Amino acid sequence: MRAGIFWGFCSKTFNGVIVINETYAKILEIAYRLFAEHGFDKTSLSMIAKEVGISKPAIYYHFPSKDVLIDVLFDEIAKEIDFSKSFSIQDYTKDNFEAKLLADGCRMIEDQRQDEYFPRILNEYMIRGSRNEPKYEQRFHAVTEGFASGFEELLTHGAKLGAVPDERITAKAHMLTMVIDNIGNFMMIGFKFNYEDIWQEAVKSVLRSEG
Amino acid sequence: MRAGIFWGFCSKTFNGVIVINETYAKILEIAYRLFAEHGFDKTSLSMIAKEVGISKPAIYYHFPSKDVLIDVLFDEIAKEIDFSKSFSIQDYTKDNFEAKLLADGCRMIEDQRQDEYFPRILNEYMIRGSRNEPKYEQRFHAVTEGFASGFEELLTHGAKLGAVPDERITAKAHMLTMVIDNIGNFMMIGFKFNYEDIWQEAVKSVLRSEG
DNA sequence: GTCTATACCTGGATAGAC
DNA sequence: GTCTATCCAGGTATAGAC
Repeated sequence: MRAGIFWGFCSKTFNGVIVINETYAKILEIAYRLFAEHGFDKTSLSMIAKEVGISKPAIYYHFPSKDVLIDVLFDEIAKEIDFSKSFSIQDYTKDNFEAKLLADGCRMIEDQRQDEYFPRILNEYMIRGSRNEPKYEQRFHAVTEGFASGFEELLTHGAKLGAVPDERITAKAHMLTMVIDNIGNFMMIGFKFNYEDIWQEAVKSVLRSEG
Repeated sequence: MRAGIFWGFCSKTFNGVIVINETYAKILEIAYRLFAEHGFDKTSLSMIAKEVGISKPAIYYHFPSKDVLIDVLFDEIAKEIDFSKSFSIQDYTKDNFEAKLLADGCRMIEDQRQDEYFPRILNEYMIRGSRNEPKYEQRFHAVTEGFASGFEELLTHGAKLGAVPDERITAKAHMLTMVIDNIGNFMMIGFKFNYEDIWQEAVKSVLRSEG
């Protein structure tokens, strides 16, 4: 569960005492869920205020505008997505490579199953980014690029170990990126595919040598 | 270009003469572009009316509501997406299997490159479908399911021909579906990947046998 | 920090003339 | 078939009291 991811951000230290701004965090928390459920446009500040248990104008004390709220939320979310959190390259050896790549992917799939809001809100930001809002486009690029280059690094590492055939590493890395990324989307729209099987297929395919 | 895809729908025959309802078609045409560019919510009927060159209430003569307009548009678009239009199974032989699968996918990628609006608006409908609007969810499922089962049929056919190893056909078909589907998304957000290479990698991987 | 009240705008949709 | 005029709901955001 990602239920408490916003608490860290809003804590500050006064005279050595950690003070947590509860309302600020709660707004982000509720907004996260409502934005994911209904989208940015169809989620009004009234809805957020209502669920937080405050009045609409009270939100404006914490955030100067709805756009800024959306913006701050993205910064928090983007921190959560990191290739190295799911795949730690240094733990991969020649012997465990296939099994570990499979297991790490499956764990990521399971994480996505646990939090249905995550791919939804990510998609909202993706759309925003793609509609000439360079601010989000850039950051979104960075996130996905992190996975693409992460897989490339991992496969290069695997090639050095002799666990991965040293051919077309970039294309293979990008294929893995597209598969793991789309699993979230397909879950979102409710497809009951066997995602672990699909991931296994993808993993095997990059480890098989040209035939 | 898909510039004329709405003309067929709105033509009717009177006394043997084909009459085309120009405004009706023009509204769909403009709406298609604006919805893709700005999303359903941020595209108002005023914007559409302005670009069509009529007043806002005039739209209501042709469509009872904005929702119905969105609805009708989907019916038109859904007709365009069909696995068999991109991959015609009967033309696949043992000898041409790999080359043809590669070529058909590349043609589809090229089509997507030509019409940037298509993946955008498709994404809009996907979101709609995933937000408890069972109407769209069902139809969207049908579209994607068509590709999944299409690839499965194609690979089964390939296995009979001896061009594809007869293992894990379903997982392989689903992997191809997810790769080809996500290429549109990645193009949408502006990634300059070498999609033909990625597709080639996916194709090769399903044709390689275990080991 | 949070409230009530309110300003201001823009959305979808309708009435009725032409 | 298309218009002008209008309605009303709901949005973001602000003023000012507490």
